[in-house]
Amino acid sequence: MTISTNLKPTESELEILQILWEKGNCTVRDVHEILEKSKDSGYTTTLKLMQIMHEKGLVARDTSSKTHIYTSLVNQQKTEQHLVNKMIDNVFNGSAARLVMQALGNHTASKDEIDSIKKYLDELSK
Amino acid sequence: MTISTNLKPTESELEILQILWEKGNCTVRDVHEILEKSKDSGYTTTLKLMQIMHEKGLVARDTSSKTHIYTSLVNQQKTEQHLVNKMIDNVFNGSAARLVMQALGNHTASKDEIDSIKKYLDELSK
DNA sequence: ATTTGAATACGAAACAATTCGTATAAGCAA
DNA sequence: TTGCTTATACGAATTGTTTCGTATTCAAAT
Repeated sequence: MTISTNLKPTESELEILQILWEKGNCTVRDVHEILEKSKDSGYTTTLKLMQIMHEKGLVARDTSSKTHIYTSLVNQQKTEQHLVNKMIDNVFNGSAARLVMQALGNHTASKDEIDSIKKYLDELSK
Repeated sequence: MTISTNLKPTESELEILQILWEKGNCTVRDVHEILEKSKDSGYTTTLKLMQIMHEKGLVARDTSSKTHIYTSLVNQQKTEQHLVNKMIDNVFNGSAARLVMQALGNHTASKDEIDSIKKYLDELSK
């Protein structure tokens, strides 16, 4: 096992990371119960995924009791940033602005959201 | 072959679509010459990919002469929108605003970019 | 007509991601 | 202790993507 510099989790791995980011410490069953609300794969599938994530160094696990406890080892912020940057490069030819407009154009941000973005932009341009 | 409602092209397919979107009509060689600047796979790989994309209905091709001419069949705007929406849902828990801030936070948009986003937001909030 | 160069077709290997069946171990309750 | 339930381990099947080798076809030049 090598320490992960992997910021490109697979789709399934990302789903699991989301849960770990939100909940903190989880057993495989904890994760699986949330997962199965939105997809229908079996328990051992979730288990296997989390084992692989452990091999890759994406998560830590505490094996001191029979039921293992998993925690994310990768930083949420950094991972998100990496995914966004990749999308800006691959899909929007390097233009963050194009992505932003695309994001706001259809996904109908609320007025509050738009206001908070404006405030954010004012900060940025200082 | 079924008509494509596929808005989730693979990574390689997206690279090719980008080129087709920009250039319009292309031969396999046209596409391959651009691709090989940034990756090193062989000509027949590009050919095969474009053939598969044709089977999937992602591209049209004109086979009336020996050298086939390919064109994108999927809408750039819609594809981008789909990818962005997916990211908003999968990565940012449905918050477009979070994606936007993440996108602007690090990817250092220029002052011009920021201004044009502001203008865009003003339009939106009318 | 023959050769040559550039194109497509096709199958299959290589790789990666996901899924699950089955074996085995651990803890708990009777 | 014996059996039941719930874990993990592990291998392998399945599915999807990318890659390329080789065969074949076509057209233009000789």
